[in-house]
Amino acid sequence: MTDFFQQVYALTSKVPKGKVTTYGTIAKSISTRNARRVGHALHSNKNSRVPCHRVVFANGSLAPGYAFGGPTVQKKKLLSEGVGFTTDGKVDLNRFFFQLGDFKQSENIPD
DNA sequence: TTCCTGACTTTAC
DNA sequence: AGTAAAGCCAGGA
Repeated sequence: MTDFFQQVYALTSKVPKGKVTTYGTIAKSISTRNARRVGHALHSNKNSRVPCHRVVFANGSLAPGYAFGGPTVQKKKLLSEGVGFTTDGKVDLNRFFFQLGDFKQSENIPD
């Protein structure tokens, strides 16, 4: 397991309830530009600990190959956490996008 | 070790 | 605005 993976898991785990982040954002916060690696990391981790359902595409849509039952389940989980969706079936990043700079205050879990 | 595919993003038409 | 193609880098076979 690479340190890169650990970082991805760490950041993903720090996303507060009711918020989501994107692959690209996580990728950029680490020493890489490749968002795909982030996706691979989460996919490899799917059977374990990280709330991967809080990680979405840059356009707000959900992962096409979500391992816990598909995007539908992922969406349901997000809705349960208070994350709103648009009529397009995408996450409303305007209100629920969790920025990297917010990770430092994630311990307070806003809202 | 090499080749192929992929939970992505961005630019171009 | 919507669709298509290219680029990146690693993991799995």
